[in-house]
Amino acid sequence: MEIIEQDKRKCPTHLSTGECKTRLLPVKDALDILSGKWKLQIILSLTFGKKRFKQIQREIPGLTPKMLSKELKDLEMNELASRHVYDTSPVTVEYELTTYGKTLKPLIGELHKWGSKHRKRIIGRK
Amino acid sequence: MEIIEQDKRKCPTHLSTGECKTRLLPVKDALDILSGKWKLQIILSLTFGKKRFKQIQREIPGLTPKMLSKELKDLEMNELASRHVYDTSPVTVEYELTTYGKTLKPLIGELHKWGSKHRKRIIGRK
DNA sequence: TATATCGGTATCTTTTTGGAAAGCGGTACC
DNA sequence: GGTACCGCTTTCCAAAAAGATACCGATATA
Repeated sequence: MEIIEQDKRKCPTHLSTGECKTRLLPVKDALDILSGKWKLQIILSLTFGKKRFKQIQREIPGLTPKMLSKELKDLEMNELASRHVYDTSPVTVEYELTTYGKTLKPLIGELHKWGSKHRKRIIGRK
Repeated sequence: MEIIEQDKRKCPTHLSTGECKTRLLPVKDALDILSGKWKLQIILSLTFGKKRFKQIQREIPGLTPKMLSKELKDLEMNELASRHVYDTSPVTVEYELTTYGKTLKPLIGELHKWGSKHRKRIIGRK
């Protein structure tokens, strides 16, 4: 999921390498951040404020600690969420969206708009 | 990949079922249409005009007929692309984005905008 | 007759992704 | 001493996505 890895993606031959990089890769970057089984729900959960690890897990049924841990690390690596450890007992760990992470909101909003129309169109057609 | 299947997705408990449906599912619908290894490249290829099957395949190195066939069917099912068969020999089959399919462009544009900034941010930080 | 093209399909294998279960160090509570 | 909670990690496994390869009927070309 690292951005460097993604540079290995091949480009269509009808696009010059440079064109492909600038046209395709950024879109894939954005998609990678949002797609996957849990990412969206975790981000959505964090838009309602700081959350502790177990708290997120409880809010999202079926989410295992392994997956949550992995997704939160992804979010951290991409500077979209931050992790704060408090020296209590038992230890308290809080996650929250960074200011930067909140810039995802309008993007998700656009996906939502398109997706809603699509949903109506496809469901309405049967 | 069918929209009906997606209704089986579970909702976070802190959202009522209705809220979850209207908040989350449409976003997932949009993401499903764009994510995957080849979708974006195929859509991009079609934004340059009608294309024949083999033509698309040649433009996108590594793309097997099985995957191309599957993705084109997906696009058709979602009314994003149309398929035209011409009675020539050998048979000619052309695919093109529908008018509706072209509504994806601004959405992809938004993903591109966010992704470009992200790319600069993450690459620039090393 | 042999070979190639088009638009695929069918079968099998590999890779990627996600899930289930257990466990760990630290603390707290009974 | 036993059990429970927090925030994870580890290991092993199943399901899903994608790749490799071969093949098909119809037609054209050498």
